[in-house]
Amino acid sequence: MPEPVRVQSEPRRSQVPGSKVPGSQVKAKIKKAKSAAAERRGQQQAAAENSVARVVVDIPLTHLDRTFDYRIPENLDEAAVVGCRIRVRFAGQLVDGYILERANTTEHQGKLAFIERVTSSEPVLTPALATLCRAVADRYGGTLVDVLRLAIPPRHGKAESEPPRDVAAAPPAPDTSAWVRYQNGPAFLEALAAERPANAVWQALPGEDWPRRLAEAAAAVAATGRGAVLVVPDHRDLTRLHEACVELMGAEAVVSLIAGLGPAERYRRWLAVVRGAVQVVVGTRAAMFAPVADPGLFVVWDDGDDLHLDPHAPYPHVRDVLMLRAHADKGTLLAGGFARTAEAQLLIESGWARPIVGERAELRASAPRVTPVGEDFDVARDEAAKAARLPSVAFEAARQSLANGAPVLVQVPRRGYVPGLACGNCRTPAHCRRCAGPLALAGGTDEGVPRPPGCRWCGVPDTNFRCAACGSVRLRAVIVGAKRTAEELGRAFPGVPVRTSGATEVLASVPGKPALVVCTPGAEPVAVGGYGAALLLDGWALLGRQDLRAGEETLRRWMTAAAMVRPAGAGGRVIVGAEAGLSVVQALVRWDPGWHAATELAERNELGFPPAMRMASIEGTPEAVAAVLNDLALPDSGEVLGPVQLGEVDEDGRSDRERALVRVVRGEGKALASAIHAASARRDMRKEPEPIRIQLDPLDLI
DNA sequence: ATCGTCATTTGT
DNA sequence: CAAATGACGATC
Repeated sequence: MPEPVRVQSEPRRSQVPGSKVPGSQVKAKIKKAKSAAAERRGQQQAAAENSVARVVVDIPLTHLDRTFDYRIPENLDEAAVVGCRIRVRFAGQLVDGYILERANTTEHQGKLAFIERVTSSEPVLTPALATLCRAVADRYGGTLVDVLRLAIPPRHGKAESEPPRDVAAAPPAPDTSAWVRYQNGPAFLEALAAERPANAVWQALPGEDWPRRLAEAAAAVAATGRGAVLVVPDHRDLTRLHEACVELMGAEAVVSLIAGLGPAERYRRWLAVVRGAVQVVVGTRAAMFAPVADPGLFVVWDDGDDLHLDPHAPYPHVRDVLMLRAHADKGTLLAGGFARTAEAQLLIESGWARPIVGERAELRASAPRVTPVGEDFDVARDEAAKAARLPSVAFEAARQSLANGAPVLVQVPRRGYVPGLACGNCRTPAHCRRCAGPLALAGGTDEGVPRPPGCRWCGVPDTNFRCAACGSVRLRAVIVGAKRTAEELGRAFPGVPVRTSGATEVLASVPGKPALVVCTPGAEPVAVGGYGAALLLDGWALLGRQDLRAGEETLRRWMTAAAMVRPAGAGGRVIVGAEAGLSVVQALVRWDPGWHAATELAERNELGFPPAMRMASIEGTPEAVAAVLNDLALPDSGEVLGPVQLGEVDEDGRSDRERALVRVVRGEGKALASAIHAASARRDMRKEPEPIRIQLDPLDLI
């Protein structure tokens, strides 16, 4: 509906006639055209009813993080529905926006501008989604439009005009009897079926078909007519979960949302959800916002996986967003996994969630036998095994598994983890002169001087290394990755096929035949019939990381791998390369992630670390960080740690990036979030050019 | 980006 | 002293 452009004679305000300056004539012309456009708008008629639109404008400035009222013209009355995408003139420029609500009155003192056009009448920002996104923004001290960008995929016109997909009928109630293996399991399923909130933290038993269990929970909710949102860390997990859900509920009832679908398909599936055509959404991270109608269940699987933290501002975490949703929609949160995070432990200890753990007898029947191997192990006598530095118990366990016709899982740390050292000349691995342990870079500095390499076993630093083989004094870093381990193991088990699964190529599954499956943590393929043994090598590389979560993360990776091994009764064995005295190792041996999480949480309480306290990191140039810290109105318990230098430090001891941490007691988390919002608003208003990154509840702390 | 507001500079 | 210019802040 293009309006005819009428250029009329218009009342001119004091325009000096016959100005001699050449430029002013051009200026006058522009002014004339602009005001003609303004007049055209001025002639528009407002819609008869609810002509005021509360609009979210898509401008990422914190001090503009509120709605602005616009007038809906008569000709857009029908198109301008609540939740639709629009274009408005905001401070002179055309910007995208959403209609949050329509009303008859406005608080705004001045004149309201008209909405320029309706991009599409599809109501994508439903009231429930708007409330959720506002709550997420508030929780993280971020802006609504930042969260909307994560929650609503880009529009694709063609997908919108396609005929809507059929609404699937509610599936029948599933058989949930497999949940009797768990304490609180049947009660949890009953609560779902009765539409009672029953937040829970679930520790899956080893070997558990967890996609099937989650599908059962979703189906139990779907049978009541309510919806479910299930979020897993990665693509492989999603494939398994989607299959299980389709099997139980049919393909029409389930939609899988995943990054990397392409804009059309992504928007098509998301539209099916917002239009209420599907009850169950499975997906990765971004699916945490899926606007399912009347949701009754929110699931996060393996909440310790760092993929659950969105890397875009305001950096929301799947577990926390789903907690907000469960609370707002009177639904249930289920946080499941083989291990347990300190955050999940806090949910239990605070009474917010109940634990669902395996019955003792079930655990005994399903867990593999776990054997720790410390550093003073017996190297296998076999010559090839000796070359691979394989402990004799590990060699034995692997041999037995292969003899039973089952594959062996070998977990090795990812490339780029703690590097070992080798001779810079002949590449012979560098060993400690005292105990022959591996030398490694210690990391960090002592009063500005980088620490010398040290022994990973006895800790003695080696300031003047000399290669035992060639006499060179040069050192180089090496990483014994999956590939090298695979080669060495292949020689130790001649004739056995070796498969690798890691960064470059991740296998989804391997057949239940003798094979060595070498993989990095998180890339373990599912084995048909389970693995006969798992060798968790180089535990020190996982445990030795400078990270608050190193222990928790190590246990999570070990348990996820060990859960794929056959029960001890069927000969399943796990050999873990770490000292038996470590609490992480104890937790694996006893298969007690709850105990470890409780220990971990108690320790963090003592040290004042998350989740006992809430923290925020502020990262940027030293000046910018100092300015924010100075401006930040911290609550009473507020405390600043640092700032510390990041990246390269020059010879004057300066770095161009710094990071400070602030922490408050949990109860003042809201105050911290609003202080961050206020400080960001002042920064944006001042148009500070230096970029800064403020993150609430960051994962990496040390 | 662009508008209004306010203070400062410029032109009689 | 009024008009012109510039800096600034809000932005419906």
